[in-house]
Amino acid sequence: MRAEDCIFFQLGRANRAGTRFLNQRVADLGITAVQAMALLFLAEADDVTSVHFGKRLQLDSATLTGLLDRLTAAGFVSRRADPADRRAIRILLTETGQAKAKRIKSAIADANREFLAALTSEEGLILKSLLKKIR
Amino acid sequence: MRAEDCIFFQLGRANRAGTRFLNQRVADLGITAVQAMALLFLAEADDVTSVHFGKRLQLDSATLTGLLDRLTAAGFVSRRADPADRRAIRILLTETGQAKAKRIKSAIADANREFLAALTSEEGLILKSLLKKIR
DNA sequence: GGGTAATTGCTCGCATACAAAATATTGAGG
DNA sequence: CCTCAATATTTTGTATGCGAGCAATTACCC
Repeated sequence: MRAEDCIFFQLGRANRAGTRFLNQRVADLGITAVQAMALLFLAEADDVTSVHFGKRLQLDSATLTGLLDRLTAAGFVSRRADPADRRAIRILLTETGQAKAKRIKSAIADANREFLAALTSEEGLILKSLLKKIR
Repeated sequence: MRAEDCIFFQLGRANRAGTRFLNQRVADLGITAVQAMALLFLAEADDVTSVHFGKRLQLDSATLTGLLDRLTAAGFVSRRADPADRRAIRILLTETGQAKAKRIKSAIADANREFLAALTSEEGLILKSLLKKIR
């Protein structure tokens, strides 16, 4: 089997290309691609537990700690104690974060369109459904 | 646009799932998923310049330095001076690396098959061709 | 030939990403 | 009430991944 035909290599290469692309598009907003995705999630579902957040983003809890640290330091997010479970934290967008999320939303929508410009809209849907199957 | 429908998120999630899967499969060989891919490449095309290697793997030169450091320290790879260009280095598999590459080859082939088990073989080909289009 | 631009590989700094261990808290069973 | 396994988060250590900047070398142009 040739390395170029390996699904792991192809996924990695496509993901790096996508991350580079999105990073450029949100750089002027002062955030990274991963941070943009995280804020997009929070714009949809605010005040979630860290566990829920991690499951949705499919990120390790250790990775999440660092990500939340950076988003908190930037003033976009705040950690709040969960009144029902003192082990847990709840994650909220600050006002700054909410304003930023709006601009991120349109930036991501634009980036999506342009990144998939090489595909027909039908191919784009097929790609997304296949990616969903193997996650 | 919902975050789950964002191509960047889907690529990242699928890539993380693939990396986790392959990491588990090659852990008993004492290497990581990325290192396995790198050795698979070298098993096909040995004695290449660092630039050529990086272009094939689609990796930054800074990333490559660290990767080669670890593979060299593990005894799988050696750096050699290029006689024609004193700026360049050539990368070679050691004997240990060649033996390891054989076992990696079959491990990766197995992992490929199993990771794509949720798809039909036709769907697998479609996925690979679409991923190639957007890289 | 000489000067300048481009290339190569490196280091540094930062941001993911995860395994394993540490810490704190919860909840179920005795 | 007490114990203990399970859960939630953080810490620690290692491995990618890239941008920026560097020194050495090479290529190119006049």
